[in-house]
Amino acid sequence: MINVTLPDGSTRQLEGPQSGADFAAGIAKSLAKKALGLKINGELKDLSTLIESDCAVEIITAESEEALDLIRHDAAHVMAEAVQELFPGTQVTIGPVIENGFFYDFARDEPFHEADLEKIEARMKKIVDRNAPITREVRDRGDAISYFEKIGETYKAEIIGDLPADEPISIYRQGDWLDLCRGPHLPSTGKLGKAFKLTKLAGAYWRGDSKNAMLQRIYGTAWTNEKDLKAYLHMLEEAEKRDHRRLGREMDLFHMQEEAQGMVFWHDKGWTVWRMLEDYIRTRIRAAGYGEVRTPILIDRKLWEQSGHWEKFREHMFTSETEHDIFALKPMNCPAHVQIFKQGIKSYRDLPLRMAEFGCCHRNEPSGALHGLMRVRSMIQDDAHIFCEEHQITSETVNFIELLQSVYADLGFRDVKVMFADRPDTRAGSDDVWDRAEAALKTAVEAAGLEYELSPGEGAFYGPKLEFHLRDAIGRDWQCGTLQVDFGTPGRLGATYVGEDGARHTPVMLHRAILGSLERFLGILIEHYAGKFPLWLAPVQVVVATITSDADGYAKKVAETLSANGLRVETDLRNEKINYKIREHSVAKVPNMLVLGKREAEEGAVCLRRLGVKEQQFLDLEKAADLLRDEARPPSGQRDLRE
RNA sequence: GCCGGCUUAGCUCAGCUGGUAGAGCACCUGAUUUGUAAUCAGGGGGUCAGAGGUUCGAGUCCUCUAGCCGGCACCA
Repeated sequence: MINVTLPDGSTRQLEGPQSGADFAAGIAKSLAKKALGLKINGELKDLSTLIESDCAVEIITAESEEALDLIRHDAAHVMAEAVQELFPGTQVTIGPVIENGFFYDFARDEPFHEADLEKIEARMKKIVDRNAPITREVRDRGDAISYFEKIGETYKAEIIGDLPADEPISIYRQGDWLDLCRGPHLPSTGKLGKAFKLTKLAGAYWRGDSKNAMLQRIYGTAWTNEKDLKAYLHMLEEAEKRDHRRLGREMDLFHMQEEAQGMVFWHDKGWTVWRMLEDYIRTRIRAAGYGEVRTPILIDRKLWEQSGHWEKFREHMFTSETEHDIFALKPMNCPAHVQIFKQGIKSYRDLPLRMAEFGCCHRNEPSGALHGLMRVRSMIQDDAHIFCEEHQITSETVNFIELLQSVYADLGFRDVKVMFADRPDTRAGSDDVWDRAEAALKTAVEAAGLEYELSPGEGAFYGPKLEFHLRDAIGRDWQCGTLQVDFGTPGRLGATYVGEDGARHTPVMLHRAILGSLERFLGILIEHYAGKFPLWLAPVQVVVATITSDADGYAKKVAETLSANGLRVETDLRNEKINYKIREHSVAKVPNMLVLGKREAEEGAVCLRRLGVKEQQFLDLEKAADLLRDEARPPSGQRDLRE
């Protein structure tokens, strides 16, 4: 007797071992039809898997969350089969499920073209129609390797060779086609359905290593039904409309051009947003006990040799020279901050010493990495370095995380991904120091009650780091905030302080930024708000628009009053219909419009129209000025995090 | 940097298989004085990314270069 527990808590008894498919049929015929896979004790399995002993079983159908994984995994396989049917000689490599879809990497001498995607898609639909059963076989490792080598699938053979010795070599067969795969899979190709679409072509290095051959990757998306697919594609279209590169042009915020690749020409409107943001951060960090400094942009290479940057990042530094020496544009501010720290004698009483700078840094990023405001070659960070004693790391980190979360909340970000990046392969400092740095950072993160993901080997060369990631409109994650523990740089640059014991000690240095690159953060912010900035950041806060030229004089007076209240105002006195003006300023995403006609002029009032709201408020001019002035105050960090 | 694609007016895009460049919006001018998301009419605007080649003839075909876009690699 085998006792099986179902998700609703009920149990069923089986006479003997039974496949998942038979088990589903035993419950209901309709369920057997809908079944795509099953979960045994929480583990996703093929529907054909035998239930052999007491366990908890859940039948997976299109309604289950896990169905998408199965479907996407099969979509990758069906795509690979289609590709090999259409393009004989193409080798398959790997084809995993990713967020919203899947990809498969192929090795083929000829490139695929955009037009091939349609053909592949059509062939995939044929394969679905064939509805071939998908079956699993376990092979002997040696046999599998020689088999794949014989049919010319050298990449597959290499993958098998590298699998752990105890890993069973499972092969999935669908019709005449088979692939090495861990599974699980759908019971047949027909169950995949047709709610999929191939989305893009890309190059990708074999095993993610730029020293290896470049493969051709085809990306696709797959869903359980047509409606979800359409919704997803529609979401992508909508996201494209809030792309910061597009809004930057449409809203006259900034532009970039060939002659200054990877650098930004900020226009008046964009720079206004920048200044507001920078001033806001300045206010917040001053309140958090930071001082602000300003250091040179061009510094002798000798300093970079001392700091270790010259050796490690020479290729990515812009250089210049005088008649004697080579200089480099600073890629970061920290060595310069250590120079300030070193002026005079510091005591343990001076620590923690928090030094901030909105310093302009240059990094010669590879051309292929450049991406609008998100990845630039010239950038300004809300950078700061905290010099402290080792025992202060925890409290300083906790305070920083608190400040960061409060700032993100003020700016409207709730979903922040936190990564803990530990020691990389090439690093400075002994393992003992790394042990201490990682332990200290970990203690601090846990003290702050932060949930994080581990990012192994991704730390900075001088220390472990926390990364705070925000997501752009198209779903890409970008690192914005960061905190890095550095036991090495201060010592390398000769920074010391006098401790309580009267002896000289080397301080620990915390590198930290909340917004990170302001360029990148503004890019994220533009997309986050789809250009509709909160009032305090909006480049133009109010447009005063007249209905007829009779109100022109009054409109000027209204604009002056608002300006005197610190608001950013424009007037629109053009000889145009009010509908035209409203449309134009709405498209420009101006948050407030004051519409003035005869009535307003006679009564000393204004008609306030909010962006996107049809209803208007009729107010006294003074009242409107007070109201808008109050609304336009920057946030103060007092906002409730639960909002 | 690597793979693929793209580059036509300020913007969005047409322009078949090579025969001398077009629309909408924007801009300018004129008329219109208008009450909450596009008033009407007229006008100007292009070395078709750049360089070279094939051809009687190239926006269209070929080569190279640059930038951009999508990935990959990189990201102190």
